[in-house]
Amino acid sequence: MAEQQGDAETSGGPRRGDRRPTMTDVAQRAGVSRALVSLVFRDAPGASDRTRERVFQVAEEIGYRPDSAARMLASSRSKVLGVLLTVRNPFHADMVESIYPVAERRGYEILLSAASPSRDERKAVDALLGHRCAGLLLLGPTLPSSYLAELGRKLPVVALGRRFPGADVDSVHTAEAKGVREAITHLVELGHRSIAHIDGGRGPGSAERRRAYRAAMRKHGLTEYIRVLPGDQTEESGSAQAKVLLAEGSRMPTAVLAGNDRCALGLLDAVWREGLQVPGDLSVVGYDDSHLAHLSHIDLSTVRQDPDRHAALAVQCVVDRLDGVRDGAEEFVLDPKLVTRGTTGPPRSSGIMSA
Amino acid sequence: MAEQQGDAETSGGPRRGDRRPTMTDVAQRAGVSRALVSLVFRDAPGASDRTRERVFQVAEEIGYRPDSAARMLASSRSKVLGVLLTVRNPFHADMVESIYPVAERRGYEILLSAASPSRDERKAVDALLGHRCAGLLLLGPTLPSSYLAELGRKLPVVALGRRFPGADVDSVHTAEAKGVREAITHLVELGHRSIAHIDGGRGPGSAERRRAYRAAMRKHGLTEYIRVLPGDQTEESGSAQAKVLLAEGSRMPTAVLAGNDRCALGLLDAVWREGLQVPGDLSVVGYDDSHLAHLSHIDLSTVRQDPDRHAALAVQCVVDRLDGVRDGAEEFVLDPKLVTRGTTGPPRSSGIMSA
DNA sequence: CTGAAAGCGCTTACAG
DNA sequence: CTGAAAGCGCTTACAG
Repeated sequence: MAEQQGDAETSGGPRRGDRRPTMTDVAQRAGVSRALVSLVFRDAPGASDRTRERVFQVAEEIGYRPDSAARMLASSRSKVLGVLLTVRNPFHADMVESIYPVAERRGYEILLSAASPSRDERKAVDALLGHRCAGLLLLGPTLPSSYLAELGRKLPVVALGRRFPGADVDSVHTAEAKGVREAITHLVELGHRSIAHIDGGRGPGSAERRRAYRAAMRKHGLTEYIRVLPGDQTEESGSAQAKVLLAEGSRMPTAVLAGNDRCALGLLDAVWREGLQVPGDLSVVGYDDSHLAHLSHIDLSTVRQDPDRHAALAVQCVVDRLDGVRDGAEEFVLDPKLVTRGTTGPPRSSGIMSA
Repeated sequence: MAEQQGDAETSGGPRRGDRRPTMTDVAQRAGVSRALVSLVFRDAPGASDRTRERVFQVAEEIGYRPDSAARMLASSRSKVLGVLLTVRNPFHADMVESIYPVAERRGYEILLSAASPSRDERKAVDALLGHRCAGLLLLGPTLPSSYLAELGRKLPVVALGRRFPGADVDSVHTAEAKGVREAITHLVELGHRSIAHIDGGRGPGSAERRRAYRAAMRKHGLTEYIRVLPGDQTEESGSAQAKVLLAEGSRMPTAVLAGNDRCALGLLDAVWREGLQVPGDLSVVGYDDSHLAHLSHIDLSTVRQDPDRHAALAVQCVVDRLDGVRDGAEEFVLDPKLVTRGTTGPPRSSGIMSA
């Protein structure tokens, strides 16, 4: 994966301003046929190791790089996977980082298309389709499932972080209920009883987390403490709810399960800023374990959704579909894992003392 | 920009599983020639408004979308701009959001390629080149300038947020010195004298900001207070330096100019967490004004680099080059703007009282 | 391994 | 506006 980052000097290099070299140039210079060069670059059998090496060497010399456009056009199968992401979502960033190496190992290129407040997901998907993606990885899509179903009929599609029971598309997500259950149990064992949940609204996994929160609270006999605060998986909703909670003084919950890490971060910032101690005055649990949660100064207890495993499964998922290995839609459910860090501890008011 | 997000029902739609419709399909069904369809989709003159409409309508009906690969291959000019970004950088996210609409208005598509710890910038650029991008927008690249120069010889390249004096490529960045000067002046006017700077290391703009910090401090007669702490434009470096500063107790600076917003956020979190008041105990200024700085609970005073203007200039820059309007490399310097929010105020120890 | 050929879905220029 | 044709840089199958 690591590339030569340092060597500034490039030996000669391609002639300036010229047309970019084609397969024909490589073939001529290497003294082989075009078909052979094609074969070498597709990593297909039929060339000796010596020849293979020479072809690569010549290609390097003249700066040849296969033209994706021509490749796509010529081959019925496009070896390109499209990824839809929300550009501001740190967990999506983690996912993208994980997807690249996996896809490469499977011989696929990745095309990224970002959704944002001013560019909706449909538009982002359209761009991907225009570029002939063979399959689509949708990160936490909020698209209507009828649209997804329609997409799924055109090409292999896998949704990450969200299930689409109706639409016949694959999905990879974690067992939300399990993650939430572990988080609540962890807090209860620390001595918390008043545990609130900031809801993720229409965000991926939110409905499941909300349900699981209620169920877990009931299971622990804490029905009377059930409290779901509105939110939407953004920092803003975390800080907004912090204001609500802070205004309650001593009646404030002693712990909060946030809808995701972003929400937890907003909550933490607002709470820290008011001079409260975490976890002394308030314990906070996130969801995702995005790279921000690891940061030493955040040190967020959270439910880990492993991006590497998500990526590996999702890529395999669409590749298998493309290879015709599998047919019906499948749901891959990954085990989440509670990661306890510095934002959870016994409540100050409890009999349990921290070590 | 806003699309139909709600309407789930799609009227009939393309036949399931079939090959995707081509220009020929549209031409047949609309009863016109292929050439005419091509012309309509390229928005070229030569078709009546009525025909234009019918073509679009038929295209919509059968779900036709021009094939980018074929388009690129056929036309010498590929209407695609490649964007290199670092996927974890929130300011890059802002930039990407701004780039999409501008590019679209100019008739260009955007291809995103992400660099990350495990995928270096060269690799990300290579992917872009393989997809035949007509021009490249590099967000805060840390590539060696010799490599950039080489790239610049192959296609129009513009670097955002960083100058490359040696390499003959365009750049768009802010007048770092001016931004830093304004920030320091603001702090001095509030009564601060001991103002430290957390350096951005090799990051874009860092060298300029460091120099400007030193100059501004000298200008205000605060030479003895000059203090540059090592860093690298990440949250981690902000929180790491917070630890260093917090250990100094009363000898701690009263204000810090962070290398960028991410660094400022790390610093803020660490400082809040220790129960210190911002700005009472410490004033903090960031750099970038990324979307995170706006968040109500962060409310960071920072030097704004307008992403919309960066995007507009950068896109125009490469488009002009592609159109042959301009030739030599140019440097576009934007005016930064200090945005004072809640993280700056008079130091507690000063005679000046806050209102 | 070579060599010749067809084709992917467009753009482009041209005669009508 | 139409219609026929060449070409973009590859892949793919085939005879040798």
